[in-house]
Amino acid sequence: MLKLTYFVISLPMTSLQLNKTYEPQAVEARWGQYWIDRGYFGAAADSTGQPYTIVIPPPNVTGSLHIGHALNNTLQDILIRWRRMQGRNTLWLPGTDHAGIATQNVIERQLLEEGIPPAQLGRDAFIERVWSWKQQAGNTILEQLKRLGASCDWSRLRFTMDKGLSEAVREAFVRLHQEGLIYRGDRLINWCPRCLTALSDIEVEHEPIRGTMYHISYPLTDDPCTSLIIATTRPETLLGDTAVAVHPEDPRYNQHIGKFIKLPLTNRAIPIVGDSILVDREFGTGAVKITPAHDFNDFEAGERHQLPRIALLTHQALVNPDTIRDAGVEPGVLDSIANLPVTKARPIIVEALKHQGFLTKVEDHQMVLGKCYRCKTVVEPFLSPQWFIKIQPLADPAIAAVEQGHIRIIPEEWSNNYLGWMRGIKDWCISRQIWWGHRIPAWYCTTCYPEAHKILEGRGSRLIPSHASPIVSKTAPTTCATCRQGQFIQDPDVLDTWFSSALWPFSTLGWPANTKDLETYYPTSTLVTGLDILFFWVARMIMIGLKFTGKPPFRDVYIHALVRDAEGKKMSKSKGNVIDPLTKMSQYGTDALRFTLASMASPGRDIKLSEDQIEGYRNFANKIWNAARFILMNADGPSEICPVSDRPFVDQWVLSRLNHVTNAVTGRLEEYRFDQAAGQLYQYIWHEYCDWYLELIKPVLQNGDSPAARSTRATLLQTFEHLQRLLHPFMPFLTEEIWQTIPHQGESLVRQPFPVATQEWENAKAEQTFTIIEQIVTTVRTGRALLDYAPSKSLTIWGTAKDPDAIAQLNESRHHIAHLCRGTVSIADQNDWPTDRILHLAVGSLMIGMTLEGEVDLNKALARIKKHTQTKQKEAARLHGRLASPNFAAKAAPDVIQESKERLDILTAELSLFSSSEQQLQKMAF
RNA sequence: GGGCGGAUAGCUCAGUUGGGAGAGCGCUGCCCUUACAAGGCAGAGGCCGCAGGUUCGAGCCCUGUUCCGCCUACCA
Repeated sequence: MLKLTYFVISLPMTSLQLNKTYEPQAVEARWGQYWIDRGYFGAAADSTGQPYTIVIPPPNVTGSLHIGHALNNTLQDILIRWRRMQGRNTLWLPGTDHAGIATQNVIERQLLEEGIPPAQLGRDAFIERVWSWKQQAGNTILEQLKRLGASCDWSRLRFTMDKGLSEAVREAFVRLHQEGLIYRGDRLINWCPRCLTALSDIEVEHEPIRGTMYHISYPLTDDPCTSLIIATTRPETLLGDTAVAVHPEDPRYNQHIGKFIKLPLTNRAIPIVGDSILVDREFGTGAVKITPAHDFNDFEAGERHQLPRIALLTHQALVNPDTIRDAGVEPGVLDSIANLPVTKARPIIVEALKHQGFLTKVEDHQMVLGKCYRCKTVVEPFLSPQWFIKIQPLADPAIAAVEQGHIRIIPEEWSNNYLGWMRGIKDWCISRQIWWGHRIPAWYCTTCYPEAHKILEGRGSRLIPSHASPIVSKTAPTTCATCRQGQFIQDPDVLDTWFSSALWPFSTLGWPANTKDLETYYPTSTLVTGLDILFFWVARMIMIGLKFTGKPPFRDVYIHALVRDAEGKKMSKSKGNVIDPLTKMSQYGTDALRFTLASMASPGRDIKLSEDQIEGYRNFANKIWNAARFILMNADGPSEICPVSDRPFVDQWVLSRLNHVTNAVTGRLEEYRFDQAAGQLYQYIWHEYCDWYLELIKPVLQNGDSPAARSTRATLLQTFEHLQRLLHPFMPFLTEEIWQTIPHQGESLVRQPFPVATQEWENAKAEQTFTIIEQIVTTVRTGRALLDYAPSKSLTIWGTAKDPDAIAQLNESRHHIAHLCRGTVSIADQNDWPTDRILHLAVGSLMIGMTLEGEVDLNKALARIKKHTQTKQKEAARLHGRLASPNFAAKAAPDVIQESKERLDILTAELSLFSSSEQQLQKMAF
């Protein structure tokens, strides 16, 4: 007994109506707040379902949403909404970053505009000022994220400087210090003379410039007639040279190792050393000056040879008269350059060298210059006491985690990038001489280190000698263990912003406390980020996460492309090439922008965004909108869900295809192929569902309450509801609006189950029959077009086939063909076809003819047919050649051979029909 | 200097293990066919950067090369 389940869907009473044109603003305003008010995005650690966690890459608290954020957060939202619908216990944790130097610069600029030098304001007042600015501007980006539809659990909003996270930072610092992984030392660091702070290696941008190479002669002390010629791009640093290096195996120079040379413009003699690491015999003259206080290589060479360091410049990159006097610089030279900026001192030194006959050659030289990533000022290597993290012990497990697959980087190509960087990693300079940030939890006893008194509040850490050993503690100490006194000054430096960011995946979940949240949601599932912060952030989260939790902070790292402008340049305000996502959202709708970004998120490739594309997807949204209107107009009637096998073939076909798309979308999302998932939806909804299904069922629906109409009405609503769920992660606002309007069960689409494929919807036969309809209809339409035969004019289609199954399929679909072709269909033996005014067309193994009424343009048709014939003949010839080749027969796979044969058969049949059409047309023409 | 990626239709790009060159936008023609003109139907347009190689067969694999982009780097 066949069990039939019948039930009638009734339309709900709804106040919602769909206007003729899709107006996104109204729709977005309605649902964005609705979702939040009802708490649909809230996560609870005790919920059922396998946890799925994403922590947001926290945007700068005072920032504004740019297109990169839009992409980044759209992708995260797609993942989270999808997983939420799948029934996972989802948490998307939102938050903002205090962004040390960036924010400090913003406030400093504001103050300068008001005519207040920041130094005059003082540290505490300055910080207060930043907090009040945060109060005022900090919500901007959060509101913008909400507008984008970001389904974060907004009740869990965190900030890198809030109480809990600040505590986590101090905890992490103290623990690392206890283990000897944080140290303070005199090192050469990248120094920005404008920001007056240290920068980490990756905060320095390199820019190629055309510089000058100066060749300078250094005479030997015991043989002034012999000189070593050294080449340098920074002649002024010669005043701080403490040795000259040559390669120990260089026969030109190695006899001089151990001798001394007289340093030009000074009264100093400096040694010649052999150093195979520093010196490349092939480059320049083969002799290198060593200036340990002003060059990173020289610093290391200085360590190897125990050379003194002479710092020539102040922290503002001015020539320091005190130190160069001590370095024995000739009084005349000294006076001429004292207190000058380094760039002004250089030509004076060059002139002096030239005057005294030391300058032997000047030539152009391509070189790179390091600049501050924030303010673009030329960075100076600067010798000062700073805090560092000893990175090697942290890097090794972080390398292993990726190598062993505990962390998956997607696309995989970036793994090598990551591993390469991690293997060559150097100690991380974490101290910054600014005010805004987490202040380093280290205190100096003013009794033990009277120098500490001299600290200029705020930016004076370089005045505290590196041998001073501070008390590192989560809270201010009360008594000095050495002298029993109780006067302390806290280290004025703050931590690199990325230090707190490195803790983000677990500090936001309550660490160091062992919370239920931490237990449930950590390690997080997926980190979605751009390549630009792979080293800044991702690598450090992995190192620090492994260190403190013993677990990798996330399972997958999905790295998306950078959004660039039409010329492929990085978008930036200064270049004026930004596409503002908020403007586009207002113009085309948030869903259109989201869908555009998802569609373009191909892996490994930068996105060049153009406005036309957004418009195209706006049209897609409008298409769906109008499909919804059509469905609502036609849903108003009796409908019955019956077993798939009992439904009309068009319903079987559309369900079979929907099944396929459902599988495909899910599969593509599993692989993070947002572009392909979006493409599947676009193609199916527009070009199968709307173009074919809705057109095919129009006559069926008009047929009142016939069984076919009832079933189709039910199928229509069923599939369309299914599609809204499938599309929801990509276009949340539009789908919610539509879903709320069509028959549905539940409060919101947000919490509906994500569709899964149904085996019984699979129907190969229906798909095959559809293909026949599609081909015939397209062929007849093409026939109409090439004859300039108006669509309104009627015609008769004649069809036959050798295969009885094909005839049966033709018969089954004749009404659909008649409807879509606007004509009548006759199935008859070819002998019974009329001989006059008939155009023969080929559709695979079917033979089709169309008879027309009235006048037609035959010449055009003849030309077109000739062209088609040529194309087909070419293809047939190629296939024929391939099949005739003995090598092909011997080596190609059997199915490939079979396919080629079948295709050639079809081509041959088509060609014969073409030739018959051509003859017919010629007959008609005369 | 090292590494990575790209070069396919006028534009922006897709092309999964090698077997009939695709999409969107733009363009041309026809059509307001009662969901949609932000639409429908049909169409034009491509030595897949260049040169070799492997293969019965290459947009796809290999080598070389040109141009563009990105990352990285201590060549004084």
